[in-house]
Amino acid sequence: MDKNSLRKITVHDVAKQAGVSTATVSRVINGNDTVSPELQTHVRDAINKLGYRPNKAAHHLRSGKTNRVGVLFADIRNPFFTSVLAGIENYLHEAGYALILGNSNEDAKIESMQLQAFLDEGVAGIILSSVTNSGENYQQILDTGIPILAMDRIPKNFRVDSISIDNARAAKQAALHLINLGHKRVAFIGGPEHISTAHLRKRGYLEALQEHPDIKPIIELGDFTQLGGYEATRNVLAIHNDISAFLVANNLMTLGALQFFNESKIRVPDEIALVGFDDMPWATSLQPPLTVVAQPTYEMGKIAARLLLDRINNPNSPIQQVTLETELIIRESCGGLRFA
Amino acid sequence: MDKNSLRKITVHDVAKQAGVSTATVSRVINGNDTVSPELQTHVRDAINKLGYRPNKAAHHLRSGKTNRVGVLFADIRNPFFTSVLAGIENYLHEAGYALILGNSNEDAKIESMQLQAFLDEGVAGIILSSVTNSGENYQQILDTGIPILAMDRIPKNFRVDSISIDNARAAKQAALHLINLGHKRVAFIGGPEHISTAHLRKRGYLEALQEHPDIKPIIELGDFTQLGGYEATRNVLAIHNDISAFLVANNLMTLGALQFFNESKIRVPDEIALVGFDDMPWATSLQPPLTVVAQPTYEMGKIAARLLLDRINNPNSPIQQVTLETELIIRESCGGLRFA
DNA sequence: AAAAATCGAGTAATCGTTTACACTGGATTA
DNA sequence: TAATCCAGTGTAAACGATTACTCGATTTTT
Repeated sequence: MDKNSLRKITVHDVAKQAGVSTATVSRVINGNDTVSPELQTHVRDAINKLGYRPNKAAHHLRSGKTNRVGVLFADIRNPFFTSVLAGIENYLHEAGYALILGNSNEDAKIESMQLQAFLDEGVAGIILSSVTNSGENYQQILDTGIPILAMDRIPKNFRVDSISIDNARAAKQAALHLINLGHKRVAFIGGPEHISTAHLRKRGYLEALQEHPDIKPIIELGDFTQLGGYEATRNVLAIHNDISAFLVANNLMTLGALQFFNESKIRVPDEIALVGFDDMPWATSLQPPLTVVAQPTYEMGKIAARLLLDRINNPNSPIQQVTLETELIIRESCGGLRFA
Repeated sequence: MDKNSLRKITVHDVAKQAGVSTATVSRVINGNDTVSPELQTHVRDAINKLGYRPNKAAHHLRSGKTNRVGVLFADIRNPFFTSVLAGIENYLHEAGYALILGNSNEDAKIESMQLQAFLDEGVAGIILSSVTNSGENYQQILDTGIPILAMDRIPKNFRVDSISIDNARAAKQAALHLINLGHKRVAFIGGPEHISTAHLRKRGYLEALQEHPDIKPIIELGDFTQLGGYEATRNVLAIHNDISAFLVANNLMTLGALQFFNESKIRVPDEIALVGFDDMPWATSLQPPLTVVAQPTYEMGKIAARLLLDRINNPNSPIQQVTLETELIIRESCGGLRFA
């Protein structure tokens, strides 16, 4: 627009244009100091006229503050995380924050490298779906003063803000649903014990069985992947050929179980009833439509971002641990009442 | 480790420790100048001993360079993009780059705000799955000297590096598959015309029909969402009750079509044959397993990142437009040969 | 053997902000 | 009324790196 629009416009150009000092310009931009209303207008006019955009690197260097948040997932390919990520992205973007994404790929070593990279980038906070189950592993980060929000998977001894679902209750509810339909042989396909969600879902399953002492637990642990679910299902059925219902503790393993049923010509729900975790897009497209424990994934992402930003803006407020309720969506993969 | 590990360690501390000037330290770190081998060792020892980590903000401010890449998708919730994203993340992380993620949500206004935000963050390059179909919209960014890589969706008149699949050929191949099985009434569920992939897939469908003049095109356009696929399928069948095969141009719409078939008790493949796009995790878990046009999504992400980094490191090399082949994976959703 | 080029390293300016400190003049207080 | 305070603004010193420039010591060229 101007003749010298080639050179980057700086705070000095704005100051000259508005007839004030750079200090005043800075104060107007950051809005934290007292500048007379008329000068404010002058400065803002100058900013608009010149199309000035503050240099973030300089701002960061001098003030030590950024509008960047690091988000580290254990497996970004899992559609569950994707939906959460969308919620996070939406909230952060609207709040004017940039999202730096990392994927630890279920690997503790990569996780710690990624966290270090976040520090190098100068993030103002971190949203973490952690690989390990011990809060001690993250103490070093917290000591730098950068807040962490634990999401979905909550390590032990980790005194930070967190957002998760009530995993034990969700699994218990699903197991009871199967039991109440008359199933006596209900198998549970779980996940790795070091993942808190997997651990709690197994506990929920066991709690349900405690209320029904005639039903014995049958547990097989997979690795939360589709193939893992396939193999775990196969293993269970190889040993126990009288199973009539499966509760599968995550979305991809549920797909694996279904794949095994299809390949083995086992009909759902006639021969086997099935409850999965997560209400994914494909749940209603399956035949039969899948009964699932639905997690509010998008909401979870939004709340995660909100909690972290609250913490950033208010470092000394009390810690918040938010637990969201799940919903058991009953479709057709469990069929109707069974009679022994 | 040291007693004064409280204060941030800077290049000055390293210089003092190694008995050299800050200039020398900088040269060693950036490896672009000649420093004698012995001094290099001294400096590196000092860096390790002090646990020095360069301040990226200062580096950025002074040198104007960063190791950040912006990735802007039109819909991060689509599992297709998720898989691509995983490939990008993997490559970037290994190359020492940070990934800034944005989601334009199919909205041109948000897209341009996100691009501006990327510029503010000082990204070294941008990977873009664009919302609009005109390269002119992005000229302003290119003029700043920051390279863009066009991914999946390639706008017209956009002379930049790009990575995509051969959409027309893929759709043609899928349509011919159905025709060769004996189908005479093959409907196409397409996507919004302004999206290049949607446009090209429709073209491929039409090309296939040109080779078979007895088969008339039946086209309905959805919006690339699950609901859109559901409605488009319903609309087609409401008008043409003699359709025997569907080719659906993206993954979520395929789920929508399946949902409609299930609800309407239309059996696949007995009554309707179906080919979808993208080999998603659920494809093998459906009953029947889905015949699909498989795109190498993860690879696509890796190549996207590689091309962009190549461009960043070599701004004047010739433009590369990479096209990947797809694979038609034949499962059971098309059944066998039909007889008229 | 003198002049020129090269090499390795240091000094200090610089990137574009924020902010500690200083200053001015009017309002408040004693 | 003199002393004090305060609101509003400016001056200039940071923040922590990179790099243009400089300079002596070698090496190469003529």
